[in-house]
Amino acid sequence: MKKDEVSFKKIDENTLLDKNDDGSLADSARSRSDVSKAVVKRLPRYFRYLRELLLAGKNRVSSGELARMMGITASQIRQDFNCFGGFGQQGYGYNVSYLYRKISEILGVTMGYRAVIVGCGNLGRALTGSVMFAKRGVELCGIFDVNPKVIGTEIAGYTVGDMKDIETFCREKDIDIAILTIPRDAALDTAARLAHAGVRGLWNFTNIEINLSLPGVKVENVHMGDSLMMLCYELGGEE
Amino acid sequence: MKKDEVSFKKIDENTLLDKNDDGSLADSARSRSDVSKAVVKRLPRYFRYLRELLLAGKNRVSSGELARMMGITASQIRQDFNCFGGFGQQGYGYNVSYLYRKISEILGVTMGYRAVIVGCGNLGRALTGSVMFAKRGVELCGIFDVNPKVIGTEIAGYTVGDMKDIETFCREKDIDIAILTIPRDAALDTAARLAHAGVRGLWNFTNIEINLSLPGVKVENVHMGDSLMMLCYELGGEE
DNA sequence: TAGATTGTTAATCGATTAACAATC
DNA sequence: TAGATTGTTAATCGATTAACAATC
Repeated sequence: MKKDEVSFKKIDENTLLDKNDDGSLADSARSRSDVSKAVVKRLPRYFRYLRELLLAGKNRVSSGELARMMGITASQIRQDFNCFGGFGQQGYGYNVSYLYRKISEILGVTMGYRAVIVGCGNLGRALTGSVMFAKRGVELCGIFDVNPKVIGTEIAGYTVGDMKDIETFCREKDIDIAILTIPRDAALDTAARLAHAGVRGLWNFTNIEINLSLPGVKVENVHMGDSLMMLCYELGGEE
Repeated sequence: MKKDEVSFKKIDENTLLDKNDDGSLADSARSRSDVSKAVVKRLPRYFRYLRELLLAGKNRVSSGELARMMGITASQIRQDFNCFGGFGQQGYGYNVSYLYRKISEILGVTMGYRAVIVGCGNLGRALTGSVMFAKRGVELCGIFDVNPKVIGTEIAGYTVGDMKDIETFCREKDIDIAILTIPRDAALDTAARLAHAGVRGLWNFTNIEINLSLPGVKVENVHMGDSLMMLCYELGGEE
């Protein structure tokens, strides 16, 4: 038996999770809205690195070790985790599988969110066939389009539904997230329709920024082109 | 003739561009490496909004007006533009087409960068058919794959090339950017090959982070899943 | 000229890093 | 116990905002 395994066994979750007597998280855990955007943006990256460690069979990791891997400081890692109450143990470090599970929970991987893809163009098709959703605990429940030639065809095991049925579908299936891969002209209307049908999250690939001021509806605007442009910027040296 | 048009005519570039006698930019313009990441990340967004204004036929815009549109402060806009020397005129504001052109230049849109897509899976196909490149002055020169069944087929007007020929192609066509939409296992090897073939920019869609420490090779790691996870985080309310 | 709006400096705010006491 | 490493506070750093003189 390796040393790590011993340590792994010795640590149980009640010790690791810094709970108060009433079972609530430690005082150091901030309320969700108090966690800064800068921290939230780093969480998915922690998720990815921890997943790697987990799949590599590593049981424990220290903030220093993780920091070296990720190219950030150990201080930042500890500060970040402490926004959510702290998941480590002094003198030991962090238990990888426990930490991975905690980060996953924070990111909603365990929530079983349900999604639809709206718009079956090239990007919609590409996403439909992707493992991205399964990896993150998001269930892709259906895909939709307005084009009669596309409706009824099959993509990656999904039959393309008619957009006119999307409200009913979202209500019945209790859809949380809609992924917008539609032409920009249709974006705002469609967003409003979906929000009205109970969808709480919009993952928007349209090249207009959606900013529904509907309370309770969150929008994540993706601009892949921005990332390309930043790369192009970097290519330009001093003149 | 509308007032804006008069103003537009009155402003010529030599007035607007704050040049020293020797033609170099004003002292206020920082060298490229002195511009913070935070500023660079905002540039593509300015590019998008200015493009909208331009297409809408607007001739001039003030920092206050643009700030309202974009949901940021006018101070930030002026600070950001001043990293590159300042493109406005006191009492007038900014000339939209001039500012758009300047931001475009900074972002390399006028550099005529040449790109290849490496990996013709779903995402590679989706990108091949996209107008993203043309809009940003990037020329898509070729697409490649390793799969014999895919090689030689046509996607959006491009014939899929054989990966074994990619080095030669990149050298001959003087390719600047490679877009990696390949399986993760092939990512590091392929990145090294491309860098060796003179490619200076890697737009990496692989889910491992590439961090070639080759000087002069820039990498932009795209993690679409991170954006989905941030949306999922936002969906989780207080418990 | 008077009004407007920039460019730029100074003040504030927030995020990162360093340090160390707590503790496993 | 001694060593290690966290959780957390204090110090530093950088980014954003406010303010205003410069000037078109």
